[in-house]
Amino acid sequence: MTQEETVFQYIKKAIIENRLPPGTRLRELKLAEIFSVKRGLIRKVLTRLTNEKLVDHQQNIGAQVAIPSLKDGQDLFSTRQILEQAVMRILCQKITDIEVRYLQKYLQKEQLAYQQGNHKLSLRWSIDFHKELAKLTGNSVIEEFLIEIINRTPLVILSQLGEDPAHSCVNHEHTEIIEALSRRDSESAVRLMNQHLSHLEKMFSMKPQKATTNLEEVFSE
Amino acid sequence: MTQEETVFQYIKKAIIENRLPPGTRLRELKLAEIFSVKRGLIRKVLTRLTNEKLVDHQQNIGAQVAIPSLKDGQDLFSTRQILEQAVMRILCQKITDIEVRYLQKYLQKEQLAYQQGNHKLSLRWSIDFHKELAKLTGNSVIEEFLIEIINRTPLVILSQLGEDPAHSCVNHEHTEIIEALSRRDSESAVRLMNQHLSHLEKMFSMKPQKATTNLEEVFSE
DNA sequence: TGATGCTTTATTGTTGACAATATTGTAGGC
DNA sequence: GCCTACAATATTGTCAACAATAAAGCATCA
Repeated sequence: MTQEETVFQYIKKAIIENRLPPGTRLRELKLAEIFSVKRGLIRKVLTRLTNEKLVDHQQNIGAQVAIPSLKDGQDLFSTRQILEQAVMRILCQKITDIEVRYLQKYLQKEQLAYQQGNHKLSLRWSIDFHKELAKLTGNSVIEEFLIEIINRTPLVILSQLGEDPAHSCVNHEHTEIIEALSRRDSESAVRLMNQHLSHLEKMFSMKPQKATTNLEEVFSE
Repeated sequence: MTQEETVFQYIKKAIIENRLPPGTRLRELKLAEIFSVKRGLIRKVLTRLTNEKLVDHQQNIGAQVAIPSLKDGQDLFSTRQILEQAVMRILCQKITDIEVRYLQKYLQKEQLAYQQGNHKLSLRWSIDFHKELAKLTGNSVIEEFLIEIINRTPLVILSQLGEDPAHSCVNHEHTEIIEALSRRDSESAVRLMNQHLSHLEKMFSMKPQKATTNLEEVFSE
């Protein structure tokens, strides 16, 4: 992997896993020192992260971890629902038994981590589960867009709730989804996925508004 | 608009309108001369176009207009269908009469251009029609992704058919779609959009394989 | 002729120095 | 104290020179 790719993945992961909360200033020189790379490389990485809407960049001012608005979050969730529904339908058509077992392995890792109290790790597996579903469709465009959406989800949640709510997919819902997939029961799979995402969305929209308030939103009228 | 944005839009438009056919080499210095800008700016623009998959960039070799494969095209079309179906459902819920009339204006421009024999212009309005539908949903994420998909469509078609087929949406189908929308008839709107996209996809997959053949695809086994 | 290795040219990639801009700090007047 | 203006600092943006790489041209030999 190239140096640029390495740094890119590092920062991206840190944002997705909420170690860099929304609004964090990302200074080029500082990052360059931390990763022992030139500033130019950091610049390229920040541009890429900006394209994926994980970072917000303002001319002559700099970059910070993005703070998606409430509406951004709502739009993201409805689009995610549309695409993950479609994923369910596609998978019920074409998934193989081997792939079902492959998915179950993800589930086990997620469960194990949860039982061991490692919620961060559990969350990571849980996110990967959704990404794997997208990949198994075999449709590169769905994969591309859905993975981007999934990556934005933690930021969207954290920008509304102040603290990290250890947001996590409910594991037994993942289990039920896999069961529906293994029966190739398209209707159930879609229904279960919808329920599942509604739960996630509900957590996100119940807002004990965050401590560091989004000033733009407050004074938007 | 910034210089960078201007150049970006210029090149992007040229690709979408098939004035820069798939495979065209895009040399940094040459582009810099053409637009009277520094090479650095061209570099940034090419990076952005690469992110949108309109340009393909290879390390140390350079950039060329992307040549999407047959599978890329198929994946693009099925994803486009998923999203435009969803757009129809959303619009039937929330579109206003004013917005319906706004859409009709696009249609008229498209028709006028067609009758005047200006097929290029007609195609442009036709593409914009689909983009407007996406925008009217009010969902920024759908808009973002669907516009990107729509922009990739001409390349995908041209990469399969050798020559520019003056591919164009069938105008009366657009008319029917608007009529269904104005009746808020969700089922019809979805059905009509599906038919409409099938026609487009059919044209794309009937391949009198192009003259400059895609070598990778030929020898892919 | 055609294959091989070397040289030259064309093109992309990187970097450090500088310019432009924004932010912070300070002093003076009221 | 607090506002303003100005100076100092920090940060981002740009560029021209150079390095690295790939492509093209050319000569040599079988």
